[in-house]
Amino acid sequence: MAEKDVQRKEVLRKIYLFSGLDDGALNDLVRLALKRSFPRGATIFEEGAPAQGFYIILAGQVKLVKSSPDGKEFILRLVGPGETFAEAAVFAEGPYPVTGVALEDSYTLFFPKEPFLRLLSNSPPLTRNMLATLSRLLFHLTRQLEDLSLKEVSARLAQYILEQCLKQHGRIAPDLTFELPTAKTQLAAYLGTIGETLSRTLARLKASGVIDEDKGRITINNPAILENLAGGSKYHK
Amino acid sequence: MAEKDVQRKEVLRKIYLFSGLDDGALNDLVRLALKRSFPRGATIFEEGAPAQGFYIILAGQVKLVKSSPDGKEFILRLVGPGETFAEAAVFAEGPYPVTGVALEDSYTLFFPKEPFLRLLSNSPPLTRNMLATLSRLLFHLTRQLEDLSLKEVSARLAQYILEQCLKQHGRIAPDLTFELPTAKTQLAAYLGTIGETLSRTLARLKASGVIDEDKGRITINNPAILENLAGGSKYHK
DNA sequence: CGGCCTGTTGATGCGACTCAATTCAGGTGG
DNA sequence: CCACCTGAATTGAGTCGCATCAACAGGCCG
Repeated sequence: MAEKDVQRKEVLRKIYLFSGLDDGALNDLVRLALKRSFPRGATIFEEGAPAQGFYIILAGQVKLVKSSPDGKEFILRLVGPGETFAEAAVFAEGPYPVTGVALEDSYTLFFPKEPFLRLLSNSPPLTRNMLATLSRLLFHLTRQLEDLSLKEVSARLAQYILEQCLKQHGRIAPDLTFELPTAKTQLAAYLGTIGETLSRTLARLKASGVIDEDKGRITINNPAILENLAGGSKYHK
Repeated sequence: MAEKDVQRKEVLRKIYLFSGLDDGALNDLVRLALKRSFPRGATIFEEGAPAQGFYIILAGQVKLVKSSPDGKEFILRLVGPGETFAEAAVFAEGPYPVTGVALEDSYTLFFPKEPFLRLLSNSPPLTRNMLATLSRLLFHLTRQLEDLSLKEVSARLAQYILEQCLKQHGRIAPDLTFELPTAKTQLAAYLGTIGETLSRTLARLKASGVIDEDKGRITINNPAILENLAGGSKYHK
């Protein structure tokens, strides 16, 4: 086996979808994977195009978006290194339901649909992982729906800040600081709003002293108030 | 095998999740299933409670809701006879992410988690069906997210009307008529709005002559305009 | 240096929620 | 059989959140 394939196998081993797989299965996966690279701004697949497989991000960042006729867009997921996307497209016949766009120069592995399905039918552990992955996605979308319909922008932003802090530091505490993983306009689309509103909402959080922010670097001053805000409901009483 | 079980097997055979299964697998499923009935208004499971299994509706109607602290609620799915719900709860560890409430007196079959998982690992066809079911759910939630973030209430309502017409008549054409499957307040929560707004929006559709409506019975007069409306985007240019 | 993209800030308008009053249907009890 | 109650649906007036439009500042690159 080529040196490169051995490396690639180690990469796959760390990915949730492939965790706990034996060497044989990983080798099969490595043989299946096609390397695909995309420059910043490139469209990886278009909503409505026939679904041919799914991807793993090795490096870079990808957004999955729905866009409306008048140019507004909503970001369903922001996907980073080690994460998979378009998994569900493998099982539902029909086209991709969203568009995938590289936000940075991105390097991915692509798994074509049919061979992957064959592999899946021979690997119960991989199947279990896939079921768990889809369930997590459902959970995530459920949360987004809840937030979008029941919470206002400030609550969604507060929640996002807490989530990012947790993701990057493993905990939430005063004076922790982190970088926003994406441009503010993209973040706005992810939160279901637009740049101007995000800017204002962020400014209000800063003015109230709950957080500090400078060029995309956030510092949490008062986690308690943030958590209170995040739970807050729309059109409060 | 008891007469009742034979009947129940025939019921299961018609359900998407169990389609294409052989007799043995269906027998196993029948042995697993527990009959559970709920009066109108009863809570079937609560968000946050440990997930113990999933359900099939034999008769009645169930809503899956997220509710906010101040009492507003958002309906993620309205589930009717022959449909399954809480499937994903079987794979993601952790509690139910939503609350299930019977909107009418409802009769269900309940499949407990662990035994079903064992059965699943011995039935590749059932596994494939489950993957497809979860993918469809993902697709559905994706659509809801898109609508909620990019479309206004009138567009969501127009789309819902077209969907219901298609579901009940198999086609969309002028002068087709159908019953709303649920009370208007519930429909409003499903569309991500409230009763008053739904009432007004419906009134405007009636006034413009696109549809007629009387006590929950809808008549479509002009499908073309409805479809145009349904595609329309929020805050139109 | 001049364009371009991203982000910020202000003024304005529209959609949708809130609150409140009214009507109507269905179910209950005297 | 009718008075009563409760919950659902409708309608009006008022407010609020957020999108739109527009102007402008800063950073990056050709």
